[in-house]
Amino acid sequence: MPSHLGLTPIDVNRLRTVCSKCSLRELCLPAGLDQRELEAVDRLVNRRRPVKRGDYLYRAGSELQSLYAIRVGFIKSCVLHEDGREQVAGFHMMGDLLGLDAISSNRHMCDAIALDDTEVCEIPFAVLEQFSHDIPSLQQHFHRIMSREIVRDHGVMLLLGSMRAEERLAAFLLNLSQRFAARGYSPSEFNLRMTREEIGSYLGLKLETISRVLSRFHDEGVIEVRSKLIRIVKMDVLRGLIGQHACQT
Amino acid sequence: MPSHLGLTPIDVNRLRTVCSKCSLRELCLPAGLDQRELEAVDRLVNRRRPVKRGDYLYRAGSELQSLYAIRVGFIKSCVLHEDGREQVAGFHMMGDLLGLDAISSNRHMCDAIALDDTEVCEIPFAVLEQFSHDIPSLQQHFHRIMSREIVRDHGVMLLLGSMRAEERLAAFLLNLSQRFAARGYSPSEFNLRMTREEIGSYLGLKLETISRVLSRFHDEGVIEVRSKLIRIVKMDVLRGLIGQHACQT
DNA sequence: CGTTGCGTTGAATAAGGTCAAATAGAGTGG
DNA sequence: CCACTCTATTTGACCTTATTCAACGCAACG
Repeated sequence: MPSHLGLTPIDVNRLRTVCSKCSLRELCLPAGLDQRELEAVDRLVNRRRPVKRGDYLYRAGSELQSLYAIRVGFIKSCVLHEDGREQVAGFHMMGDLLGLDAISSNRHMCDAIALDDTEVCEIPFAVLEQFSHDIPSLQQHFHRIMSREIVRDHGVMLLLGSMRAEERLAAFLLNLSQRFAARGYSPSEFNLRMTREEIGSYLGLKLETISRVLSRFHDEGVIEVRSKLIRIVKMDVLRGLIGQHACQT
Repeated sequence: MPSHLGLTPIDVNRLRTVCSKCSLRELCLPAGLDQRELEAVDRLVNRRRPVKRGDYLYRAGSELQSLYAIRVGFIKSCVLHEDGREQVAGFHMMGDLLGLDAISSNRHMCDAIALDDTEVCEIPFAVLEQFSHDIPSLQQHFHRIMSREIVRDHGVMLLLGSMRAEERLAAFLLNLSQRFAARGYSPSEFNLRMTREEIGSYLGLKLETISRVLSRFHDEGVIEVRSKLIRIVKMDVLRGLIGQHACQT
């Protein structure tokens, strides 16, 4: 535990940075909470929990205790099939809320693994249900977040079900770009935290295909790739790629 | 408001069959509601609404007014892409709750189209949020239902992302079988309400592929197909088909 | 009794997958 | 700091699978 470094009771305050002061507030919380409600939320969110790169935040099958909001870092969630097959169901970054799939059965239905050193805020689910009862706007917000997850999943289904490899990758890069932009980072230059294999798993393609398509984009001058570093050179071309080869159903 | 009955108190009762007496109750509602709560739920669910085969229950872009529970019939939901591409995101039958994807933005994000003459119960969403505030077990139930939808979508993503055609269709048939069984129908013999093209759209395959694979299953004696009527002859073989060709990732 | 929509089947084709080999990087221990 | 290892990535050649295109059958319906 690197946080307990000796005598000085110093940075407890910094460690226990509260939601009401968090820069990600507008990603996590509804707008228009009053002082009392903000304080309630501060009490709700238990503690920060660091997750080292490669470590599990939770495993499929484990009991639902808390939902997790990502503060910094990057997490993949993987759904599992009995036969050992596994697929990346999503890549999550700061401000994203994880664990929603566990509510139905009280057990996590997928693995959540840090792709990077990560810090999450732990939100005890029972307490969240309690609080969202007392704070209507929190309840609404929570419903919206769950619904947004459903919409997101539908988007992935559309991608997996009806796009060709090139389109999938273009959509993937544009999605990352947007999400980085929404968080104040460059929309055109970012580091992939995941391997080609993980991208492939997410997009329903093999890692070789990912590599090939990235190379092709590179050759066409649409993006620059240096291993994990991606720079989108022609955003509009990338956008144009989606829907190009639409099946004329 | 059909509940405020005028002169003839005739079949209002039949029309306005209440949740508390509905045979699908355990699919829609949490267990253990007391008398008062059941009455509240009866007030919550507005009215029955018939949707003829081929008609829209709602369209993408329309404002969220209500969620819909299917009483009888069959509905497909289709997600749309700007480029006109469209994909079936799910097939829904009695007891299923529709419209969850609209909560995030207050607008429906997909089309819902009846594949069969259908009757739905309309649940005004604003009232549902109100009631679920007053009835904790209803709130929990609603959360579980949303979460279950997320889990379901993850399952479809796994299917689309990592199964071959044969496996997809086997999984599809088994899923239908299970769901019919859960509703008291035969798990081994049922009518497909959707066309081959719709199945294909849902499974990320072309209609010809669906037809071919069905024929192959038929030739192998695993199922019997007479146009839309399916009889599963060897359930275990069908189960065994899934995971057979799993990629050794 | 033709029309229309749905389903089946075959042959050719293209898109990705598989296998294999070479290379590049990151992390580790001397 | 360098050599060494291990993993990730790239690339090529070949192969499998599903798509595409096209023809035909069948049933419902006016």
